[in-house]
Amino acid sequence: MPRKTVTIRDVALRAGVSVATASRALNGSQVVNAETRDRVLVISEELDFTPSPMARRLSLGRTLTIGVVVMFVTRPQSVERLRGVDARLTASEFDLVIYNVESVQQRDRYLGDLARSHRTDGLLVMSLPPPESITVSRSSPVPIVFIDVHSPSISAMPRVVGDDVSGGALAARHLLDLGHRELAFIGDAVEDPYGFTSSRDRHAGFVGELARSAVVLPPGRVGLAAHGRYEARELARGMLTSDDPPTAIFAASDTQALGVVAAAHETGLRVPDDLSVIGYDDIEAADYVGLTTIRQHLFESGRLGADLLLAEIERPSDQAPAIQLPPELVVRATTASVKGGP
Amino acid sequence: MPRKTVTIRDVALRAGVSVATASRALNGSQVVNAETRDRVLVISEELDFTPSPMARRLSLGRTLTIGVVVMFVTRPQSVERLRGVDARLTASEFDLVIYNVESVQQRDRYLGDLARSHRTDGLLVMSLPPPESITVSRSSPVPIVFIDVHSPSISAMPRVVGDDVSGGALAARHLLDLGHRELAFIGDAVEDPYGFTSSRDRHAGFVGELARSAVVLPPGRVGLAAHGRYEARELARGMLTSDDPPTAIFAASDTQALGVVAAAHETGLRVPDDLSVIGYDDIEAADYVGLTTIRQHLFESGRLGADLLLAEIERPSDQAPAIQLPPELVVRATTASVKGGP
DNA sequence: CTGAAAGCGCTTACAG
DNA sequence: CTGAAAGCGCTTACAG
Repeated sequence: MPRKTVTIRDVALRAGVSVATASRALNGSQVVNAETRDRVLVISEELDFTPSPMARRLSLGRTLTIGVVVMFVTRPQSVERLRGVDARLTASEFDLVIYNVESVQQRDRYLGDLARSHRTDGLLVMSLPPPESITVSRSSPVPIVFIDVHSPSISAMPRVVGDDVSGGALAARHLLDLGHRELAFIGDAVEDPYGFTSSRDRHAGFVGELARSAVVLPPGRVGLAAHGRYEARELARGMLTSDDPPTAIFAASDTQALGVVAAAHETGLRVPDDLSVIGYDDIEAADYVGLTTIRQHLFESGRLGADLLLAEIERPSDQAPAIQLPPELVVRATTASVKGGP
Repeated sequence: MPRKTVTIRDVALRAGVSVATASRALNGSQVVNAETRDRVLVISEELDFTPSPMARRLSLGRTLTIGVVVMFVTRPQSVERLRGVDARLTASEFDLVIYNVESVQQRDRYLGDLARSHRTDGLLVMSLPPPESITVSRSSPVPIVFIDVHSPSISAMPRVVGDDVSGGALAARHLLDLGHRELAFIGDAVEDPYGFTSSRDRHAGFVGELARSAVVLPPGRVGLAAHGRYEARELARGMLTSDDPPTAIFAASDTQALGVVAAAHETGLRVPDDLSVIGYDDIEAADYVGLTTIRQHLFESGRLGADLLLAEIERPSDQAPAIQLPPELVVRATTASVKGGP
């Protein structure tokens, strides 16, 4: 039977002090007499007192809660980012509440409502660019920090982002260094409901770096489709069975790269002997499969995002800080020197 | 500039009613006059009023919060379970707060503290058996529902579990049907810090079903090590290069099965032609790689767990409900008939 | 160093 | 159907 829950009143009564003093003792206020403090602490322990968070929060005028708007399903890396957020929050007095987005409508509702309902002291938005219909600004009642969002509409907001353009360039550099000249890119269809930009930027960085070596990507070597392994496989199959197949393919994500590898196997090509494949993200499966890829600092991005948000809650900064995390080449077993070279 | 936040008082004032009436109107109380209600609602809209959750919660004596104690990292399926929980909660008025466990100490602390601090109205514990030092009971101040926990210490608690024994039997049946008689099992070392039971139970189901067909698993065909792909790979390599290699291997998890597949490749064996491999869990990578496996109903387990918990919060049941979700064989590309058979 | 009191923003018996 | 009042369990200026 749940005994009547014990409140600070009970502690105060038993310790023979006022509720005010009990509160001070419990919160480690400097001003309270050491003996009284100890007495209160002992009693509190004895009664197994746990302060009501809701009362405390109402009184303090703070929710002591951070909300994370995130999409578990489409982007598996979110979990690693979440772990980073959690790592930072676990030492703080903030709770982490999840707003999982499973549709565009839900994203819009969360982004719109949460920013003004005082349900949280701050919001972390992961990989979800706000729609045009919603204006986010620093004067929103609750601070917002974006992680992995590149939309220009948030250029005035605090954020931590990767650098997809540089990452694309890294992939190009790697393949060029291996002697490849017949290259291809497989990425997301330009129009997606959420407005993700990563594929586009990775592509831009890729062709940019190629251009520096006077290598061009003909239209037939750029395949775009809805994000997914099967779609990527279809695209790759088309390229690999054409008259003029590439010797290396850069996929905008590991998921897509795995589709490319599957297509190679189907077509009877060996990876990396006949075809080099490089992905992006470094998801767990990449390690399983030995996929060469571009790694993002996922955990770190979460930790830093939480850091930023806590700082903003404490004291809003004049200038929105923007942290950029450099991508990193991870060479595994799906890329090799082009046949006959270099 | 964050304008002074608008409270129910402001709404009441402007609508020319008492705070009590405003509250009733806002909460859809039947008792309030339709006209007054509409007036209040309009004003509320005009003022962009959002009620303070903390005040509401304190007043109601409910936190309107569900806590999920979960380990993101070691068991990737947790995310799918979480999605199920979220799906159920999203329609409710409960927030979902995450208590991510990254160490045994943290698990113990969470399990011990959360059950008596009134930080949540209920707790969902995922895949984490409570340590002996902590007694969980139905009389704990906040209801607890376990998902995927099989420890006898919680046999009196509401829970939703898979059936690892049946799953193991399913795997055996499948391999036997394909004509395999030279079998092996690779699973977790008996002692792990968290006390997981899945590997042990899957093993038990496996050998049980084999026994029905008078097939035995000699000691050399049971490999146990710390849970991981690399460890499993080592174990499999040992078996495959022995004098008497198996024709099929059942791994206690997909992660381990992927290690087995890697070992086969290293050893020059083709899968499934020379070696059949079956895993357990059906994680995302299983689909990528075409791994035959035993699927658990992860999403469903989360949804049902949340369901149970909400019901317990509403009205504790006399008898702790226990829901069992049957595992399911998913045949993909890593299992085939034994050479020359059946 | 300590206490009485007001206040945080809601909800809901209790009267009317 | 509506309002005045008490209460949820804390914190913290304000006096002393």
